Parts: sequence; structure tokens; C-alpha cells
Amino acid sequence: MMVYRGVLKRASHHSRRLSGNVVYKRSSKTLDKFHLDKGYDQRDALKKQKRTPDEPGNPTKGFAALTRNEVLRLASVLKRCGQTKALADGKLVHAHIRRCRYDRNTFLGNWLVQMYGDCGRMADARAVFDALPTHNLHSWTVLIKGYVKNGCGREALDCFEGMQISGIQPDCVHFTCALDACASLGALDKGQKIHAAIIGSGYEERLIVGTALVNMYGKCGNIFEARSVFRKIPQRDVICWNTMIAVCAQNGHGEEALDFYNEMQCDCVKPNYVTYVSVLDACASLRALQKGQEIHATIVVRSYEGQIVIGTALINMYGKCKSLQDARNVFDRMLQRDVVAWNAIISACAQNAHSKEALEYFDEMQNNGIRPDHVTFACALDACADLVSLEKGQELHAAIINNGYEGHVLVANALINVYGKCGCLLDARGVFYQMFQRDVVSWNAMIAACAHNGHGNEALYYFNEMQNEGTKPDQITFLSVLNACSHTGCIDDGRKYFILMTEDHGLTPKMEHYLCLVDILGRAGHLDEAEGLVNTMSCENKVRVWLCLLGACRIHGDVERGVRAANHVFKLDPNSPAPYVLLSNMLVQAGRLDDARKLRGIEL
DNA sequence: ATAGGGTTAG
Repeated sequence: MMVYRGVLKRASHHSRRLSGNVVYKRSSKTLDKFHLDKGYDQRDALKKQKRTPDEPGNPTKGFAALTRNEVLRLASVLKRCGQTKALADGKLVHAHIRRCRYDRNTFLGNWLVQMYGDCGRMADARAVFDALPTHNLHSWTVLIKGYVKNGCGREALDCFEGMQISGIQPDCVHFTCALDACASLGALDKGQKIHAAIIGSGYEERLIVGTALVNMYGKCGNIFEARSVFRKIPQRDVICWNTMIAVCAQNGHGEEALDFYNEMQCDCVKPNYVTYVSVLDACASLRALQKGQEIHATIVVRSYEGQIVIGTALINMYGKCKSLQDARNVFDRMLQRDVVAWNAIISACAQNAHSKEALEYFDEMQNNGIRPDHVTFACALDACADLVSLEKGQELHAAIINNGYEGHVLVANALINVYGKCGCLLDARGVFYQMFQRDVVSWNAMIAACAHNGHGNEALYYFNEMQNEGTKPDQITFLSVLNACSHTGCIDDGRKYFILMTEDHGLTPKMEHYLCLVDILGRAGHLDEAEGLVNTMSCENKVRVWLCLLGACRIHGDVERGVRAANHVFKLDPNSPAPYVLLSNMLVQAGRLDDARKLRGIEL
């Protein structure tokens, strides 16, 4: 702060001397005052003074050119403003440049664009860029970089194209920025086109370009290409390895992520704490508690445990691996906790049926002066849904609106879920229809809300709508759809959607899908078909499915089949009392009291 | 004349 303030003063002083304009002296003073107490009145005072310069007349008269050193000094001040995110100071420098009539200067304009971009003000950056009469290579670089840094991938790619249209060849910085934009947008085809342009540009050998490619392919879900690019990179550093590991972990290839982690060490590349964040992510996705604990030990040995990101990743891993106590221990040991760390513990509790505790953490974080963000609200809402607590859910909904988070997809999805679970289909619909953007989770939540409240046909309506809008259903969608079918009791629909899922969408049904279909078929009395279906299931855990069939057999009095189903459960889960209860009820109903008594004998 | 690009937690 002190450094560039001094520089700015000096720059102002020089200008005053050169231009003979008294205003600069005053504005310089005001600038100092402004720094002392940041008051808005001072800024207003400054604005008033800004209008005083002798605007009419020849700009060159009374506005002598800045010396090269003065320009460089202003540039360095702008750089510092950007680095320290000192937007207010940057604006003052901008005003100063404008008064010097240097705002059409490409060199300073580029620096202004960079400053505004660093401060997160892309609209201002763009305005400066557009006002420049001439753009050079660097003008495009700072603009594109600003867009990428601020998460505006769409605009970044537009500029990348605009630059080429205006006849400028992109260099490797532009390529990496553009790949970043594709990664954030999940724009695989654009990314592939850029890849093609990179091959033949001579930049494909560069480590950073290669890393950006691995990242782009990974973020777009094309792990095959990511791996193939990675393997072609001759000299890989730790960031490159980290990227590959992260990409595997994020795409559910946990085993492969751990393989890469081992391989990098064989390659004598020393993992850093970022590596461990992704390795923990891999353990979390694999639900590999033991491996996770092992990695935790390594983290402690290498003194990375104090990193807030590592602590958060550990909480997440333990939460996913169903070891809430380990998660709590990590959380308690953390010296510093930010909102993400609190979110992690809230989420860990909510995922492990400790929803009350999750809401306690939610209150506690606010007592600790940490403001909840959109993820916090989504996690807290998950806890409400689990508790079926409409009251708390409504309270959170009000807080969400107060904090302006109702527009977040994550939050809206969680709200639909809460209202659905609490039987408020009307409120669920209200949230759903107010959304600007919907993802597959939004549709799933809405379909589940309908199914849960017995509106099977409405659920199927949303299922059709989502496809009309171009959203691809996933396994969870089909689970809710099958649930809806079990509400309508339409076995044809049940069969139809099961086949649609497996054959048209190529999704592998999970135990829960079979469970649903067996339930639909069983309750309708299609016991033979249901049993056949269970027999086609691969090695998954079939206990619940056999139990479901057993229940159906009891309803329809099919004792022989019921005994078969019960025997499967006995074998798979010898300690479960459920099959005994169901089977003995069924035997009693069938009048086979002796058999029922015998069965009770076994049970005792 | 500028400066610099790739990885990471909920």
C-alpha cells in the first residue's frame, strides 16, 4: 500500500509540474485523506473537483505529454492496484490517466484492463478495451485472461476468436487461457478445435499447454484423451501430475488416481499439498477409509495437515467414508476454519444421519462470525430434508432470500428437495418454476418430489419435459421415475422405463432400480417375472431385493416362492430377523401353523 | 515498453 501510494504521489506531482495544472495538487491531497479514512464524502469531494479542469480547449494545450518514466510509474501503480485488489485506488489512477488524456493510450489502457480484471470488474475492463483506438497482442491477452480469471468462459472464447478474426495469431498464453475457458464451460468440441490448432503451432511441446489440455479433457469428462495427452508430455512436473490425478479423481477413476500418485513418486516427482487434496478426493470417491487414513498419516508426516484446504479435504473424505468421528477430530484440530471448512463438517454430518448436529454446526459457524454462503445453505437444507423439518426449511428459505442466494442452482435444488420431502409439492413447484437455469439435479428433485407425494403422472410429465429441454436423465432420474411408476401402479410403465434406461440410455441399473421394479411387479402379482428379474441381477447385494419379493409373496400367498426368497436372505444376511417375521406371517396366513412354529423355534 | 500462462477443498 505504502509503496504505490508514494509512487502515485510522485506521478501526480510530476504531472502537475509538467502540465501546470493546479487541480492535481488538490486531488493528490484528497487522495491522501481518502487513504486515511476511506470516507465516501472524500470521494464525492474528489468527483466534484474532477469536473473543474479546463475541459474546453485544445487537449494538447496545458496537457503536456507524460514522460516515459511517468507512464511506467503509472503502469506499476496499476499493477500494484490489481495485485492488492485496490479497486478504489485503481479508479483514482484511471481518473488521473483520463485527465492526462492518456486513456486512449494502448500501453496504459492495457494496464487498466488488467487492473479492472484483477479487481473482478470485467465490465469496466471491457469499456476501457473498447475505448482504445488500437489493440495490440497484449491488449487481447489481458482481456482474455481477465475473462478466464473471473469465470466468464463464454466471453473469453469470444475474444479468443475475435483476436484471430482481427488477424492476430494466438500464442501459447492465449491457447492455455482458451483451454481454461473450455474446461470451465465443459465445451469439449471447442477444446478439441483448439487442440487441433495447437498441433502445428509449435506449442504442443510446452509443458503448460499440455497440462492445460489434460485439464480441459478431464473437466469435459474425456479421461481417455486426458490420459493420452498426459502420456505424450515428455517432462512432467508436479502440477502436471496433480492435474492428471485430479482429473481421474473428479471423473470417478479413484483407483487410477492412486496409481498415478504412486507412479509420480517412482518418477521422482515429490507430491505437494495440492497432490494430497486430489488423492484424498480419490479416497473419498472410492469410499476407501483405510487408504484415506494411510494418506492422512503421510500428510501428518509431511506437515501438510495445517493447510486449511487439506483439513477440508480430510473432513470430506472421512464424511464420505462414513467415519464422522474422524471428520470431527480433524475439524476440532483445525487452527483456522473458513466457510468451506464449516461447510465440509456440516455436509459430513448431514451425509451420516447426524442432521441435528449439522444444523448445530450451522448455528455455531454464524456465532463464530462466518457468514454462510450458497453451499452452506444447500448443506443445511439437506439436513432439513433428512429431518423432514418444514419449519427449519422455511426459516432457511427466508434467510436464503435475505442473503440473495435463491438464484443459485444448488440452493434451489436443495429447496425443491426439502419441500418435496415435507409434502409441500406446491412450494417445490414454485421454486422450480422460478429457476433461470436447471440442471439434471433440478429435474431429478422435481420428479422425486412428485413421486414422493403420489403424483406419479406429474413426475412422468417432468421426465418428458426434461428431455424436451435437452437434459439427459441419469441413474437417479430413473430411480425417481420408477418410484413414480410404483405409485401409479402401472407395470407397463415400469418395464418400459427400465428398458429405456438400460437399452436406450446405456445406464447400468443399480440394486435400487431392481428393487423398484421388483416392487412394482411383485405388488401387481407378477411374481414369476419379479423372481426372474432378481435372478438376472449380477453380484450386487440382493438382500433387500429378495426381501421385497418375499413381501410380495406374502401379499399374494405364494408360499413356495416366498420360502425360496427367504432362503436367499438367510444365506446372504444370516442375522437379519426380517425374513423370519415375513415368512412366519405368511405361513400363519396360509394356515401352516406347525411350519410357522418350527420357524420361530429356529429364530429363538 | 507492458506480463505471463497449467493443478487444489464444501
